[in-house]
Amino acid sequence: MAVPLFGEVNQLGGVYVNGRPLPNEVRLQIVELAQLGIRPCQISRQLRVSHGCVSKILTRYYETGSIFPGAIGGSKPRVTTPEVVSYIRKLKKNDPAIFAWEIRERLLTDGLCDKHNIPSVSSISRILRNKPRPLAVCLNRHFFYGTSKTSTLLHHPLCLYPYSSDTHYLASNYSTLPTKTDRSVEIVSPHAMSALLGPQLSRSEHERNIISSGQDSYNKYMYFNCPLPV
DNA sequence: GTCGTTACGGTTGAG
DNA sequence: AACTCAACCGTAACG
Repeated sequence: MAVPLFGEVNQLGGVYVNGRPLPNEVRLQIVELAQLGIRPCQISRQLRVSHGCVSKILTRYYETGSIFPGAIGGSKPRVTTPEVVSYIRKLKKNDPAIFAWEIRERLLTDGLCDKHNIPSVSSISRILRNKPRPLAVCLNRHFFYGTSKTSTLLHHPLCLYPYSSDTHYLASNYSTLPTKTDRSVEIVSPHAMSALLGPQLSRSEHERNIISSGQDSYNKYMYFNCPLPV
């Protein structure tokens, strides 16, 4: 079982880090014990996790099917979704003289946005000013550096996330599908992801390509050597 | 004794 | 580059 390298001790003698999610291993244990029919109060005592926390994790699991914590930090979901951004660029390409406020009106009349999610004129201007970013950069690269900045990134076994601009990819030891509520991850369709990454490797192929492994205070990671897609 | 709920002090990260 | 602030965290305590 993963033991945090730092933290405080709760009334039950368990170690926790204030403000940070419990380790994924502990979250998984809570769910597994519950599935064996162990009562939440006993899980709480056995794993030395407060019953409020056990209750919350199990409730979340029953509602969403995920053992993972929610996305911490960041801002509200962007109104400038990839679809909206590409539409803005398309309008500008077709009519280079078009004004940002005209684009804004087109987004409404063409049905891409409504009054609740329409980007501001300044947002549209910024989009037109900025270069298009490669998809990979939108993914949360902080995952690799922080001591515990892991909670906002979810993983799918078939998805390897490009790391910076070098040739390394990473897969975590726990996997789940990214959800629409996970604001730190660009939602990518399987088709788009395979187009981005090229052919997926099998698990054993990945294992042969492990170049290093690491861990922070909670989780273990494995770094894979894969060719970058072009 | 059990467990749902919430105030609290804390961390995080996109904008 | 530093800052903001709304999202989330687990604990402790209440009922």
